[in-house]
Amino acid sequence: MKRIAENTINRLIVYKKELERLRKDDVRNVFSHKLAFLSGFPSHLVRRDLMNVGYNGSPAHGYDVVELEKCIADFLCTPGSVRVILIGVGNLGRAILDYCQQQNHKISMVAAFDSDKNKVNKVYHGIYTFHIDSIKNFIKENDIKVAIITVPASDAQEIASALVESGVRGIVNFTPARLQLNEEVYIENLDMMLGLEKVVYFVDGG
Amino acid sequence: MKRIAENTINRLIVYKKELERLRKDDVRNVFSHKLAFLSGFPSHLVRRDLMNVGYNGSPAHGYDVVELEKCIADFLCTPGSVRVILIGVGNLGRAILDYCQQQNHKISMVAAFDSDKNKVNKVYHGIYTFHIDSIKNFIKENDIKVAIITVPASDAQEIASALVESGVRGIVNFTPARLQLNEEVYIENLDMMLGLEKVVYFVDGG
DNA sequence: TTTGAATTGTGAAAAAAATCACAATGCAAA
DNA sequence: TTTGCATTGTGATTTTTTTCACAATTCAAA
Ligand SMILES: NC(=O)c1ccc[n+]([C@@H]2O[C@H](COP(=O)([O-])OP(=O)(O)OC[C@H]3O[C@@H](n4cnc5c(N)ncnc54)[C@H](O)[C@@H]3O)[C@@H](O)[C@H]2O)c1
Ligand SMILES: NC(=O)c1ccc[n+]([C@@H]2O[C@H](COP(=O)([O-])OP(=O)(O)OC[C@H]3O[C@@H](n4cnc5c(N)ncnc54)[C@H](O)[C@@H]3O)[C@@H](O)[C@H]2O)c1
Repeated sequence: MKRIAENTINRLIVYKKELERLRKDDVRNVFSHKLAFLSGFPSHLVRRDLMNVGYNGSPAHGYDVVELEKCIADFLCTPGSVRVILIGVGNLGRAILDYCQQQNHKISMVAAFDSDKNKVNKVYHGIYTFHIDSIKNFIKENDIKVAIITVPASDAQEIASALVESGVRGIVNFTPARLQLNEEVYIENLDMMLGLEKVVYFVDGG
Repeated sequence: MKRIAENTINRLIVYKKELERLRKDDVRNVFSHKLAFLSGFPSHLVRRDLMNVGYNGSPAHGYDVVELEKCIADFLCTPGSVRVILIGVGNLGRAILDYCQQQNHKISMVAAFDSDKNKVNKVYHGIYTFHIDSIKNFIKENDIKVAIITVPASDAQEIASALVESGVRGIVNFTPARLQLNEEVYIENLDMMLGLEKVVYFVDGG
């Protein structure tokens, strides 16, 4: 099985989301051009990407929306359900907890953690908040593999190290800190400031 | 002047941030390996990227932290100051306003907009919130080129169209909506769910 | 001064990604 | 049935990006 490029994965996730939307609108079939338009990529790239997931459309009807969505989901290996935790129930953390509740996804938020006694043992947007001291046990007992970090940047490295030590293998890092981890962990840095700087660059020069 | 790849820009922004940190720690010089380690990219890629910005280090002392930071900043064209607005002062919007205040950047948040009368004419994290109806005038009068969208997904397209019509050329879109805009506008989609799905993919299979 | 060690900058090679272009397909309409 | 059309899937090609590898550079120490 050949390695798939990160960009391809990004696009597949977008296709999946667009297919989900089409399905909910009761659209049965979709052509590569349409999917390309919806997701913002060229249509030949859509077709090339779909070669990777091994789904065959028909020249006459294009792709079956339901089948293709399922095929991409299988390929992306989103299994029955993935349990995720969040660390740092501050402004951003609560916004994310809220956002996750709204999506009825295969990815489910199962717990939050904070060091602030005023936040511990409270429920935010349906998610129970535990004290940070219990996180290692929680991760091991519940076999958590993915976590979201929304603590202050100064605490991010310490938290990340503890997560990885306990078995976490993927981190979504919203802080501006660049995490240094020796073990092999997939880190997705979502620092808004970087995105904003990129936009500024492409707007006034690039 | 040759076109620079988006990935190169991403990396340059990270280098710049690491250099800023080094400067604040009074570090004078840095080698490509060190910068590579800090930013998480291979050192030959660091050197290759730096060729693009036209800064020359010395084999003996590596790069001058202050000069290189300045050189990248110039290259990225972050001019005196860029004014940015935010639309949608909800959970996420307020978290971002707070975050922007903490950074003392060349990018400055100058106003927020909302449709909710309870939020209009209030100040959140130092930023005044105007009614959404006044946004077109504001953009034109203040020559705003970049905006951040944190309204509900269902309103995102309408807002985005209005922004672009008024002169905005770059958008950071935090909603799951895929924006369709005919004019040439740079859009940075920061949908957390996509990042999370990517992490899940790379954790349990890729 | 000379040697040695570390690092830069960059041509060249390799690898990866995107694009092109078209045969093959399947359907609708004549 | 046959023709025409729009679309898929994919080899081939082009372009882009990354990696390799090493001459050139600089300095410190002998
Ligand atoms: N990527 C983005 O778009 C974006 C936007 C806003 C903020 N941020 C970043 O996200 C982080 C959080 O921002 P915020 O505005 O929510 O901050 P916040 O101060 O409101 O929240 C931080 C939370 O983390 C908790 N915390 C602190 N130390 C902890 C520890 N060691 N263990 C567990 N919990 C701990 C605090 O009690 C608090 O509840 C910051 O790093 C900020 O820079 C990112
Ligand atoms: N990318 C992420 O990580 C992330 C995280 C959380 C939420 N989100 C998304 O961000 C968006 C906002 O999330 P939230 O939790 O802050 O929601 P929210 O409901 O708390 O806030 C939305 C705000 O937009 C305002 N608004 C609504 N319609 C408007 C209009 N037409 N013009 C101006 N203002 C308007 C509302 O009054 C409210 O203040 C949603 O689309 C959500 O899906 C993204």
